[in-house]
Amino acid sequence: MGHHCCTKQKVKRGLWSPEEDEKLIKHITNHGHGCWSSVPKLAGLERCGKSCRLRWINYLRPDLRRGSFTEHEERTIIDVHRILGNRWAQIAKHLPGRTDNEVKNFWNSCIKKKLIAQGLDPNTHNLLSPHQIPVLNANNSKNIDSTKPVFSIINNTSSQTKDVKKVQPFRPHLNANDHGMNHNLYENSLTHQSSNLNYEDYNLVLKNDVKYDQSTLGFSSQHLVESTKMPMLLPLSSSSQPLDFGTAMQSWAANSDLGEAFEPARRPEAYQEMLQPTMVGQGVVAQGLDLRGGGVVQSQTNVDMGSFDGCNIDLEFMEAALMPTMYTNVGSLDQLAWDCN
DNA sequence: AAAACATACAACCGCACCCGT
DNA sequence: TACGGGTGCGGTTGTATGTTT
Repeated sequence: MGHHCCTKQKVKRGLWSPEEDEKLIKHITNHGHGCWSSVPKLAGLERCGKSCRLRWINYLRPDLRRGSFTEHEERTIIDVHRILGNRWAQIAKHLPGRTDNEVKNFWNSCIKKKLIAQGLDPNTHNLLSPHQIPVLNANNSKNIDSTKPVFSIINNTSSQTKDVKKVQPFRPHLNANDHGMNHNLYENSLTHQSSNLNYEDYNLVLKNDVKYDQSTLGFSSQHLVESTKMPMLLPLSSSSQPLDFGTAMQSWAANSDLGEAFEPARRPEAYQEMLQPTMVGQGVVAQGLDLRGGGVVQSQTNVDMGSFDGCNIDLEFMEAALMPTMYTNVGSLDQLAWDCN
């Protein structure tokens, strides 16, 4: 069955021969493609217009960049995919000379598997839940103590620790000093306070609860605070409505200049201030630096800490939102969002 | 050496959207 | 407004090639 546009004609399918390629190139070079449905006839091809278009766009176009993807391109794909999902055509626009088909194939054949092997859901870029994690090859697990949970939730009231995640550590393939940041690896346990958070709890979450283990190159929330831009660094909001944590995170991720590393060592006072949220009703006022402007935020975005209850806080989202700082090579997500609209 | 299996990628298919009639 | 042609896009399939057994 051919395409509806060419059912009337006898069309050839399957791989293109060099002769067919030559005919198509010659025709388009001399006359342009015009209306694709008329190309086969004019070019002397027994193909449908759709097939000609695809062949030209994906393979014959002179401005195509052939060859394997560079690490830089790979990072760009991951970055943009995180924001856009499977919008291959949009993603390909960020990679000059690459086609949507090429990007899609590369994703499916390579990147997807890498992310899964790293314990990340390739669709959401979040950590996979235990049942989603494939039986990882034994070779890869020798450095990993699978009996040790990577994540746990501490129930404040009972002080019991409930294991909720057991994932392979995420291992970004970047060099440690990419983008001027110290990209260590996720490996260490992240613990997170859950229900009945009060100010102290929240502070504890930020300051003390999560540990960074240099010896194992652990990557913890504390380190995230220091090396990237914690969701505390929210864009200024004119809204008096408290945002739920997820919304706040999204807002933060969409407005942060992710290409710039935060350096607490240079601004210790501001850094301290960043870690001092105050309560407003049920919300916590996010207070700290406006990294885009480089100044201390005077007004704040309310973060509804109620959404921490039952640990509905999306730690996965938080990590996903932070991830661009590891991979990013787009100037900012703002820019990206504009590019894609 | 050959069969089985895995991988990469080219190509196809169906759907949605746009635009002119 | 409805319809049909053209186009673009994302998912899926098919096939060539490489690797393992």
